[in-house]
Amino acid sequence: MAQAIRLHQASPLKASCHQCSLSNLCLPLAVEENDLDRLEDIVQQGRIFNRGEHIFDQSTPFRSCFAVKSGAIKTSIISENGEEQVTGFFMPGELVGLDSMGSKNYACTARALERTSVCEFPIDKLEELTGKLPDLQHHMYHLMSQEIQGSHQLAMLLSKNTAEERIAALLLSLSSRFQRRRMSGTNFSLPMARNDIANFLGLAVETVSRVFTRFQNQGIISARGREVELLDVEALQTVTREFSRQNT
Amino acid sequence: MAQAIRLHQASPLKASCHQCSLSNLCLPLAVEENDLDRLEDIVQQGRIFNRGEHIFDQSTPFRSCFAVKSGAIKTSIISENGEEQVTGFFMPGELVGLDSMGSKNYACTARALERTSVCEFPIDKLEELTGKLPDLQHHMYHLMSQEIQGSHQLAMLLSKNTAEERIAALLLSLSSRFQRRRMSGTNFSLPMARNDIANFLGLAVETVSRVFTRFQNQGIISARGREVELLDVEALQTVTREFSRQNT
DNA sequence: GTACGGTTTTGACATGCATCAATAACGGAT
DNA sequence: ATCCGTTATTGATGCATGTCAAAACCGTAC
Repeated sequence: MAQAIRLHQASPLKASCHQCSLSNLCLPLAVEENDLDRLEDIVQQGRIFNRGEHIFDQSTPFRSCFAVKSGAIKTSIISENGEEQVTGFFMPGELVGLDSMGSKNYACTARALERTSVCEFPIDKLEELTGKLPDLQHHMYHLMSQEIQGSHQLAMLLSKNTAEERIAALLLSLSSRFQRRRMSGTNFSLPMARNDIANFLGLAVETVSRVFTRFQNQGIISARGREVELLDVEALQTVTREFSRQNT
Repeated sequence: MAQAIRLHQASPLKASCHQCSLSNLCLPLAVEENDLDRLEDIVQQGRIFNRGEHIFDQSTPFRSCFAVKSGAIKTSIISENGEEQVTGFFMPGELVGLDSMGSKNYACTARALERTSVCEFPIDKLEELTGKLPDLQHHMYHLMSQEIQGSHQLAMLLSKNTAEERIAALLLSLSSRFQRRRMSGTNFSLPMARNDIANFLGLAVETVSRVFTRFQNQGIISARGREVELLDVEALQTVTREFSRQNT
């Protein structure tokens, strides 16, 4: 009874996972319809962040994970000497903060790349809930392991692939992530600056720029500023595999 | 009563976490003395693997995580084109397989670098147990997030640091991991070949070799084959920070 | 002890990308 | 619309590290 009432009187601060269009990507993905209320109970409808604003900062107390609702986020770590390394880009439906799970402080800094809204999952409540919902726990393990795998793939990209291969791989990754959200996988606008791409891929900005124009001259993509169109997806896929060819 | 009996009648196949010298590094670290039996109940005393033998293979069904008891393990991923990327080295007390948690198949291949013994944690039982022991669940989150962080650090190393800096960082990492086990942090034998180091750090074998001799000529280390002595730890730490200096 | 395959070291050379420098395009504020 | 700071592009040059090649070393098996 009480639950039924709460269901219809959702406070304005409470998110409604039931109605969220991202429920098939985000945490609700792993939660039974019946248990969805329990997830809604702990989630906090987050603030809106403007471009450049910090969602959280490295070395401050770790309190919450955040799901991107709209917009985009970049995470980065700063080494002792002040060097920044972009560690990831997060799009709607993706969970930010997993690299801090089980730690006292945030392991990285998260910044909004554009106007961005998020849902907030307080970590103590989330851990408690995953202890009760085995499927949710399993999903958390899955998400975290995927982040490990992604990071390993990045390491491989950085250590073995050329500038062209790295950029082709990033474009394809973004493409498939747009597609998951039922958006065009060939025509989208990059949420991040060339600088962020360069930093993420371990390249100089100038190199990123040069590769973009080279791809454009080859008719593989068409780009003006952040607007990108993938004209020849197959060619891009070939580029990422190019590396192997030479070694055969 | 039954528990007391079981305690003293440990089957030969069952590991004794109670008596393990690594219990302050491994999973028991996060488990109350009282609950240690429950961990022992699910752990399987693993096989011994000879150098080069596979503990598990990428893309085969994910069944267990493994804790290194003695010896050392390397994990690597193979891309579609057959390129190998070493993703990590695991020493006694460390847990292998976290990057596959929540997945159907192993995300990487694990090989013994030398004669190695392991403890095996079947994943279904481990997940069940972490649902019951919040501290253990928290610790699993912690371990996985640390693996994410480590991987991000590696990415940073690969994209921003010189060959010397990468190798200095690896030597220091190994040093501190030996020290945690109460072994000498300045005098140890590398468990892996130059080739593995090169692959892990995104370098050519020849470069690794050259840096080793350069360090040796500078009196920072002394190395003959896999035997290494760190003669000037401070100098090594300076090398890893060198990068920042120039940029100031 | 010797002989073999694999690993490590050393040298000479080539190259992809960083760096430096300058210009061009963009976007927000007035 | 205009201005100014930021971001992106384009060109010229240098260097760290990869690549190729060969020698030295090592452990292992016979």
